[in-house]
Amino acid sequence: MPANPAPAPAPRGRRREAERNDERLLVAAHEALSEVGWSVSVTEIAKRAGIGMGSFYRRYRGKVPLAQHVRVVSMERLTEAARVAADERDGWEALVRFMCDAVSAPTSTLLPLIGGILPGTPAVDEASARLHSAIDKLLERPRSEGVLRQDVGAADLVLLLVHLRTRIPGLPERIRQLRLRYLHMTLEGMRCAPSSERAALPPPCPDWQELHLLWDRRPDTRVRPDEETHEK
Amino acid sequence: MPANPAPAPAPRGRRREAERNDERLLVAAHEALSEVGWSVSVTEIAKRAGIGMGSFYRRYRGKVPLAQHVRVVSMERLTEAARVAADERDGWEALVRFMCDAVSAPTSTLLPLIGGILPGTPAVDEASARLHSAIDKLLERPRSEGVLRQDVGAADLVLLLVHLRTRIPGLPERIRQLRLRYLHMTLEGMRCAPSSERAALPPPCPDWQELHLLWDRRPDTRVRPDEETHEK
Amino acid sequence: MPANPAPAPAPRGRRREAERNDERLLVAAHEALSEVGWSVSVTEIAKRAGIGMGSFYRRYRGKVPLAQHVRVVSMERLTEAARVAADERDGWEALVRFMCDAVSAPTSTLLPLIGGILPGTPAVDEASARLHSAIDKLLERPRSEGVLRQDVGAADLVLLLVHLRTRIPGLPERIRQLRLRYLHMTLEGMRCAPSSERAALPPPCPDWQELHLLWDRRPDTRVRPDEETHEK
Amino acid sequence: MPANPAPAPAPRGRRREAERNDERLLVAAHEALSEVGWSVSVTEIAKRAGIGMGSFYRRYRGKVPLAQHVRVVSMERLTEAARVAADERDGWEALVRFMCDAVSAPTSTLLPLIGGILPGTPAVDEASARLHSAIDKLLERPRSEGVLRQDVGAADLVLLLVHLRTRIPGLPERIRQLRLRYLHMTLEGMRCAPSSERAALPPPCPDWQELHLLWDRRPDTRVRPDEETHEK
DNA sequence: GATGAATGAGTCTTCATTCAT
DNA sequence: AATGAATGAAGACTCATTCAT
Repeated sequence: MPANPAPAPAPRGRRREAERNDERLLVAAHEALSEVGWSVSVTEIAKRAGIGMGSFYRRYRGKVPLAQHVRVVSMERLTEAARVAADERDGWEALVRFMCDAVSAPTSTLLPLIGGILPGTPAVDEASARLHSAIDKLLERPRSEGVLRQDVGAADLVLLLVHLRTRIPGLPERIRQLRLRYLHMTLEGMRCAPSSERAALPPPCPDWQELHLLWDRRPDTRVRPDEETHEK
Repeated sequence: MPANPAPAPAPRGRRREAERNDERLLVAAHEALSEVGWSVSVTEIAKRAGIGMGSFYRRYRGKVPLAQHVRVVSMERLTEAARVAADERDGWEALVRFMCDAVSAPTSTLLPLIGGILPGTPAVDEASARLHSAIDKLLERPRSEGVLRQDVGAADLVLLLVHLRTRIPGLPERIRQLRLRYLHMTLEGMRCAPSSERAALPPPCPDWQELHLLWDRRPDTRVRPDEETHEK
Repeated sequence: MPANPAPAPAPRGRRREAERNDERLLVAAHEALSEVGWSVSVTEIAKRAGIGMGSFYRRYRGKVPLAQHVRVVSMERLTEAARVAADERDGWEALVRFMCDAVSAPTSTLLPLIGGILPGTPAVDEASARLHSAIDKLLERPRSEGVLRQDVGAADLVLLLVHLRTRIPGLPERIRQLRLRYLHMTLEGMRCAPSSERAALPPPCPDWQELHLLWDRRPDTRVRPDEETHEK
Repeated sequence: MPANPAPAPAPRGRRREAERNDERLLVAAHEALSEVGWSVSVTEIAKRAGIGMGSFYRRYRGKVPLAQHVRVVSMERLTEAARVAADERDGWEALVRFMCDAVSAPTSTLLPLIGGILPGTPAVDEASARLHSAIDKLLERPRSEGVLRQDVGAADLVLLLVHLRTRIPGLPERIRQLRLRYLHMTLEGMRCAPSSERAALPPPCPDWQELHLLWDRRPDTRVRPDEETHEK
């Protein structure tokens, strides 16, 4: 196997169109789910993506698999954001930057709105694990530097994002502003103020496993008991 | 027969049953909307309340009017909670107690999930105004005592509640715990730490009017604005 | 059993109220069915009669039996009208008077709108037979006098009434006028005119605009004109 | 390849099926509304057309828009009939032929049954205007020839049709006969008869028994086979 | 005997999914 | 591989009928 050919030889024609459709579909789904919520119709998503219904069902087995995929991609983008933020000089600054990115970025949502509707899948679990370790790593520095409360964990950050990304109607820009406002308010509460004593936070910090228990649909909660909910 | 008869002679039979149903329906609707979201079916709500579809439609003209009523009642309960909390000795304690109540009480939700779906109504506006002034009054003491950041307003508290009451699946008790956890975290961020300096919060504090713009459906946002009975 | 008491000793109290309700219910049903058609709700009829649902179902087994009764009563009133009209001096005048009465009277409808919905019953058959013979008798004189076409029968008159009483929306008075107009037009066609003079048609000819007023639902006539999403 | 391809290349497959469905749906709706009245369920109409519920709602936004379309098409067919009839040699014959066509044709109904239920629409207004002028033109000749009463207008003809097309249950052929019978009767009344001879009325006079066959619902037609339909 | 709340089957409408071209 | 028409199960809502007081 001497010389490998150009790794991805710039796909042409049909292939190229297909890839473009993939991306457009993903973006459209993300937007639609974020704006409207789980109740957006598949038709609406397909229309936003500019493709026909048939093409949609060629790529995804249905609405649920699509949303699962969106969820995975969102987590991956968030993971990437955490890694990028880790390059900041200051440990606290890295944390702040990550959270600001996560709260502002239009395409890096956790789609908490869907929480409880979708069951967990292997792909979600893997993406989740990667996100977990990325955030954990992000927390190490500020924690060891003593600027972050010891009882704040990685799952706290995720849950916080879930709360902050609650769908609220309004102009996108204004909503972004408000999210940043409350993010900073909460970050203040997470910080170890050097001089002032802090009351202990009520219950134990959730761990990663519990997050899954919280936002994956439990088997007995299923809407349609025999519904197939696989990937793609 | 000297005294007057009991003014409201404790209704009996059907009448009594009707009243009980009223309450059960309200509670059921609140729960169902909180847990499942706007997409709960009316059938589901009626089932939870233990009444038939017809009885539901005897009391409310539809799903929307029901949700409006739930919204109003929720606000009124919240208003009442604010008044009760105001009796606390300490200003800060009063604020904390109110927020804890609001976040924990099973029946005092703002139902932010419905935000943007329902249009405003006179009754909502009035309940909203009452809630506003009750919270405003609650903020006076801690603000003048200097334990509350000056740039925190009444609308901030409401939006915070909206965020904290984001629908999250899980055991009710555990969810309550987590909400309290993040509530305290944020309250820490709202407090004026006497010694340490605070970074300014990003954007201006939202005022009450803006809240309505955020969570009432605007007329032009209607799904099908001018639907009439035209051709085809 | 020596002397029988006054045959109908002017019923009192409950009994009297019941009779009054009977009449009110009959009138209300007649009106409602005439105005709205078969689709009027039983609730609406009961409301117009000012009685509760229970009282309605005490008297009639349901909507269908009620309509049957209304139908029978209508036929009886029509039969009576035919007998009264027979007293006219002129045979042709008697016929005309009967038809005018039948077309105008608010309570003597054949309720053709219900035609085809209700099955026959013995009571209907009997009332029908009586009406038949009354009309037959009414036709004898003009027929023998040679002013009525020989090939016109009693059933023709009834079918004509059915056609003329087609439910048409509009002001009651205007509708009455139009019915008389077409009645006279048709009577002309039924007459054996030895000479050719013609009586003028009663009301002015409707113009095209009026047709729309008649059969288009006017915006302000909407069943629920301003239905919006209010409280309860 | 000199010539241009077939402008409308006779659509194939799904496209073709869709067109066929359009026509079938229109016919089915017409029939169902004529026979049953406004209360026919959409399900029934779809079933008659041999299509699913969804396909129905793909084409029309609901029952009302469908009926509006049917109404417009009916008027257009009627207009066309008036234009065709105008080619008759004799002015009176043209009028008679038009009315006979209008009363007999299975697809050219004014659907008076729907009158008052549907609001006007631009399309209805336009179709209406065209029908108006077509009938007006049809009346010119007989009126100027002095064989038509001067006080008969175009709207009279339409209202007459409305009356004559009153829904009456029975065998289609028999109903057609009866309609023609009363049409001719009325036409006699519309004619200026200088001499007094009269044409014989077409079909034999219906007898009393037949009336019942016409307007009583037949047992096998019952909506709910076991429905009790007794007196009181 | 009167009342009106409760019931649930039926109607209109939507939307996720399939399938023939 | 793309398209969009067809499908039918499910949801919101109505109304004839029953029943407990």
